[in-house]
Amino acid sequence: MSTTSPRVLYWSRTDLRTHDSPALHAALSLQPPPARATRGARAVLPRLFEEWRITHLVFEKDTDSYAAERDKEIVELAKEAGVEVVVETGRTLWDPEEVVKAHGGKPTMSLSAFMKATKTLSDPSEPLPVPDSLPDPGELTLSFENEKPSDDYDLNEVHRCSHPDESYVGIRGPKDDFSVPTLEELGIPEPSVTTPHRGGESIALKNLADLLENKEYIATFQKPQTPPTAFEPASTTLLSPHLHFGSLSVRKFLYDVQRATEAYSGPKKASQPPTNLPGQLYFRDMYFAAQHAIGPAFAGTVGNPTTRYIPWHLPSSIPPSPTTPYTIDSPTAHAWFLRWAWGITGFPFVDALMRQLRQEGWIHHLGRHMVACFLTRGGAYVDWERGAEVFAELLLDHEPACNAGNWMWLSCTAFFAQYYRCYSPVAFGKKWDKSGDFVRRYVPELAAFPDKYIYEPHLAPEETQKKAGCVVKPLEEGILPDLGVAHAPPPPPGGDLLPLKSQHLGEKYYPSPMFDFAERRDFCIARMKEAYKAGLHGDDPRVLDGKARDELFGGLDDPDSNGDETGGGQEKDGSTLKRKRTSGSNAQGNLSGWLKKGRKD
DNA sequence: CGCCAGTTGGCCGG
DNA sequence: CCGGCCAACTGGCG
Ligand SMILES: Cc1cc2nc3c(=O)[nH]c(=O)nc-3n(C[C@H](O)[C@H](O)[C@H](O)COP(=O)(O)OP(=O)(O)OC[C@H]3O[C@@H](n4cnc5c(N)ncnc54)[C@H](O)[C@@H]3O)c2cc1C
Repeated sequence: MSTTSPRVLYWSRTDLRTHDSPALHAALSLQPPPARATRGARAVLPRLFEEWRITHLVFEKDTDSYAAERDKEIVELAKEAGVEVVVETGRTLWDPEEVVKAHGGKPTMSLSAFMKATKTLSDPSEPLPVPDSLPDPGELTLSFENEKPSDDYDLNEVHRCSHPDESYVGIRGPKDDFSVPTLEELGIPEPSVTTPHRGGESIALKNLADLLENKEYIATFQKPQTPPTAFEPASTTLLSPHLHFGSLSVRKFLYDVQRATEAYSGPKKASQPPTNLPGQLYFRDMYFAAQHAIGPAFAGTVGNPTTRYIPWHLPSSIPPSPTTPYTIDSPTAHAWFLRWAWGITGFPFVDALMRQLRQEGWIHHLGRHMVACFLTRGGAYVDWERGAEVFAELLLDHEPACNAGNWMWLSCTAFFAQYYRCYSPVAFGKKWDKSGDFVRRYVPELAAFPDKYIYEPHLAPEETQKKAGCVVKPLEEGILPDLGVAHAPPPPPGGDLLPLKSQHLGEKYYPSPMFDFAERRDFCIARMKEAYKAGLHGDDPRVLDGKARDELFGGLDDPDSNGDETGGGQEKDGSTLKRKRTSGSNAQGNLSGWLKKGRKD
């Protein structure tokens, strides 16, 4: 091999994007990684540069904060090794950096502003053709090995049947040919895979091609009119996981859709942004650009100038703390949060959506609206960051910018402000699915209930409940502590939570509603109004030092002071929202435990 | 400052 | 199935 011909290392990455969590960064500041990395990209790449006499390193630009920080280090290491670095943008239609520049350095907070900014930029480039062949890399000797992972940081522990140490496959992979290991080779047995959705480029391209066959569907797509209750098939493209993992190019998606739309000659009018399919891709880009303008603070409230401060229940600790990620100001609200996360709220539509999310890793956009509104401004009044953490763990398409951005939208803390428009778990479900097929599919214990009661089974007469084979009664004590953390990966550790079974007689039951929805909605809207009046944002000094809550919002109603049914431990907490130094989820195993297990590169 | 548009609410009356 | 009301928010722009 000649020393003058280039030796190019293409670094293909799939990051664990949960690493953008502020709590993780707090954890790392307490326990910094060793100055000289012993494993991961920081350790392996410099050695490969040397051993393979690399002249160029090529990778795709990533603007998420975890990746951006790491990539900065890698670029430094490459420079030291005399390796030239080539970085290309490919994850989004436009480079977030350029969009922000075109928008005067400000975050893009509305789609119209985003579209105006991108008008001044050149169109996204056409997707590139698939290469006919790849150069032969020659013999790839390897005189070193990645240090084996310790089990301190194993996100997948609950899924594994062997110690990560045993299943670790090394840099060359299990077949010694640098190929990607299978799940089995990683020590994860197939039955733990509960989702019907499958990854990979072949599947992504086939799914896109199938959708493009129906030109009318593509050309007239109107997002707000697509039912969130459709399943097999879903009413939207379900291509989001492929965009996330890179198994589908967002530029190919855009240009193929545009071509199919031009080719459509039917009677209907083509839809326009923001509701058409390109509009959906613009929203995605808009969140990436907004995130880029704000930086790591985009993942939460503290330090985020564009997001409103609201004195939610279960607020993130200030400063971020790995051992106490959030404060349990109200045990009742904590019980609501756990019940939401595991799909046992007693509101069938919410529960069906949360169970679909946990089992399959994807729910429709309007389903996400329903459950996000319900957890935050339209029901439980819980911090949107708690919801975002659960989504981050359960979504196949988890994308930090889109997740945080949409949670801010739904909680009316940024992007959207009409907090008096509130989703009802009964009315919104009925609007799309009168007979409740979606609920019957994902909450099968209710399958035999008559249509009339499918969204409110607790209103069914006892006789009807018995006939349907499932009684409705308050959630029994003692279930919540067994659930683990709310964002634990599926399936529940210890097996079958659902359907709930009465501890006494072992009979199947469905829980009655965890609160009076109308009462909670009115409560939330009133509180949102107050918080809007106070007008604090995430960068306010009173938010940064953690005093805003007590100083401005003390002496407010607390769910623990009335007799709401929770199914969790009821604990009188006084009438003020005092910050209690209870650990975020100590009783259930906590975020720090999860983080300790989650670190890998 | 005032105006207007903003993907996707619920409810009641016709 | 549609339209108006509810009570009223923001960002972006002139
Ligand atoms: C609380 C909440 C959290 C969310 N978290 C994520 C997330 O982590 N990752 C994610 O990709 N989307 C997220 N979304 C946005 C949206 O729900 C999903 O992108 C969409 O449901 C994916 O399904 P689809 O591919 O069938 O979408 P389609 O309707 O077919 O749209 C095509 C593509 O456009 C993009 N897109 C569509 N809507 C949005 C949107 N509102 N924001 C950003 N991109 C969008 C997606 O990449 C999607 O694949 C979230 C929405 C909410 C309300």
